[in-house]
Amino acid sequence: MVKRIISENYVKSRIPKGFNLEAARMVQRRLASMVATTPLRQPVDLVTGIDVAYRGNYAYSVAATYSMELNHVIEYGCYEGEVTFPYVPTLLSFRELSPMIRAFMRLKRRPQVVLIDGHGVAHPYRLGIAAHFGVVMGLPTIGVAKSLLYGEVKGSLIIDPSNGEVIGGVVGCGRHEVYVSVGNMITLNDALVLISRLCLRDRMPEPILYAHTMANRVKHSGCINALI
DNA sequence: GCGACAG
DNA sequence: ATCTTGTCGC
Repeated sequence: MVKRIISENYVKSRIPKGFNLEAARMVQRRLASMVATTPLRQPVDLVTGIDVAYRGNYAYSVAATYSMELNHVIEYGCYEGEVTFPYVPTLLSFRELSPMIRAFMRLKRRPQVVLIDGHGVAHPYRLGIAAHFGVVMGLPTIGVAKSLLYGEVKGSLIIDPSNGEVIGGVVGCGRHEVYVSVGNMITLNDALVLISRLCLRDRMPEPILYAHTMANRVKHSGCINALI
């Protein structure tokens, strides 16, 4: 239904002076080749959602670990710091990956799956931030986005217009819909089922919803005050 | 030819 | 994403 092709000229006009876009694309292609679409190898209880909020040149990221058995968050991880790269479509991970990893690393417990606010392989170079995070951390990840960046929606699937491959799916989340794609170490079907189960409220699955709320709280009160 | 474009 | 008042609804 929707078809999109990213303009590389637009990307070039937005990247910082001196940034080697060709090298970045090579890195994305290489990491994309390391994405695994293998089934999960353990039952899922702990699911961490990560989101980032901004104010000026500062980023506030939160990792919220949700227990599917207990139906609530068991732990938060937080990070706040200056951002070093602008928002450029297709290069989101160069801006948000570091803040996300720093918040995630503050968690004491390790989840079975990580949910990222953004796309997984539904990306022109097959390396959206969820896939980037998954490959770098060596963990199962799923990309959950509120709008489409790349691909063509046919029914409830997202198709790569360049080769016809299935790169993601659409899941109803309350009144809205979210675009789901594999990040790493999970199958698309498992990803779609899991996200559906976690869409208890509107807009986003629970773990990301909590991360989003807390990221905004951190933006106003700081890491220490917000998480106590 | 211009514009599209995750957060 | 963020900048922002009032306003609608539970």
